[in-house]
Amino acid sequence: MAQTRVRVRDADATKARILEAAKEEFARLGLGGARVDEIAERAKANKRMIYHYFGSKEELFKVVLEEAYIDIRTAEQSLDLEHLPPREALSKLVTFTWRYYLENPEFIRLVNSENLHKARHIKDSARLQEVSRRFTGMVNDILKRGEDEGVFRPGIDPVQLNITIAAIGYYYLTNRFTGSFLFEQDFMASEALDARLAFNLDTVMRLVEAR
Amino acid sequence: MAQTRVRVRDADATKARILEAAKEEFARLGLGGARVDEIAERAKANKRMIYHYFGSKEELFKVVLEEAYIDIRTAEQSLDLEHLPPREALSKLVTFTWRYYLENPEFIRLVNSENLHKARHIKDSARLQEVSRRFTGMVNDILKRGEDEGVFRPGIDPVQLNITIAAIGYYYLTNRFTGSFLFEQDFMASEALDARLAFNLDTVMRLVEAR
DNA sequence: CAGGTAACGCACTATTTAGTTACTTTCGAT
DNA sequence: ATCGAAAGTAACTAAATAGTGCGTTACCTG
Repeated sequence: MAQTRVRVRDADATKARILEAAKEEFARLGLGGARVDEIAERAKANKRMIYHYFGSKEELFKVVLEEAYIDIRTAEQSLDLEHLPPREALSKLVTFTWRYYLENPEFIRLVNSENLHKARHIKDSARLQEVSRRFTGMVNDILKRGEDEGVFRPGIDPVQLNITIAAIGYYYLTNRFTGSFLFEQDFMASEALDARLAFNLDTVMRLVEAR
Repeated sequence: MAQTRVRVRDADATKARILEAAKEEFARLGLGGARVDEIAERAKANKRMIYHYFGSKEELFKVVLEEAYIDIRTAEQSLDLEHLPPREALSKLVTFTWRYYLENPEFIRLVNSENLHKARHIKDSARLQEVSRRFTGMVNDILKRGEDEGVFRPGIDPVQLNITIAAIGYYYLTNRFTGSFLFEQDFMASEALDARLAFNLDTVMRLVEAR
């Protein structure tokens, strides 16, 4: 029976449960709407532990946000786009971005919440700035290769392109509730999702391709 | 002196002040973060009046939101796009949308807040559905005219196009705080704003034009 | 000009919420 | 085995906060 014994006290596990619960709660209700008591309950941890490990609600939010950004940028890096032909690399990036937003809906909501608060929680994270720089560099690389091969037109700003790739997926998903109602169609129906991805791929390709 | 007399009691004026203050407060902090006491104070009205005229915080939010949607759709209608050549009509719409978001930042924030709450406050507004339908029809009309004239390619979905036009402006502005920090440039600098509009016009035109 | 009604204000309540105080229990290094 | 530090708990506080009960005041109508 000794081997089935479960660790009763485990700081790392508790921290991880708190972070996971906090991510859900912050994503669901925003920083202002989230309740610390609720996070503690969902994490099956005592509220005191949240203050013990993270100091305050805002500090907890900071850690959740930073983790969320690191996660997406890490996933992007592992796409290995440098080793694909430019057109394929770009369409893979568009598809990845769309799928990531779709499969990790809390990411979008956390970013929205952070922007409602004017980005004050990430303002001192050099780490996030660093991973963003790498990301822009990657897109710039794809563009340059495409230009050299004559498949992309020259002079495309990688930051503008990044923003657009994110925008056309992000906006559709974050505003799907008002969108579904106002445009009288289910934005989350699987055909609708497929159609949106196809439209977005088309948009980006037409934007970059040399005529 | 009789003519300088100011109305001390004026239901309409008080209602209007409450709505204006509520719009600001809801936009600034979201539905959850907004404080009824603060709205009352900014409106120079007694909190009791908010409950007298609007019933509850959520009902007040509903009215604010509906007004905001009506405002943008009304402004769009007055662009008179039906009487412009297709290409001009479309680029005027892209430019208008961008400028409207820029000049009425509360609109974006209200829509974000409503989507955080899964659009439950507009769910029964047939009026909003009606104005949205008219809007889609207008875009569809432009596309059809362009197709007939041979300047636009056929088969473009007007709803997808609408979403994209909104997305590429909306995302840039709503996420300008995290964006400015992560990409290390001031998203609100006037050259940056001009560059974004130019990029967006380019994106939309390449998307619709026949080759 | 009387008096009813709508506009307005004050002060209160019941509840919720972030954060804390003071304690007990577990665990691993010696 | 034991003991000190880290992990964990329960019950509290002080401040906010949405919403109200009830009384007062201005304005319009007849």
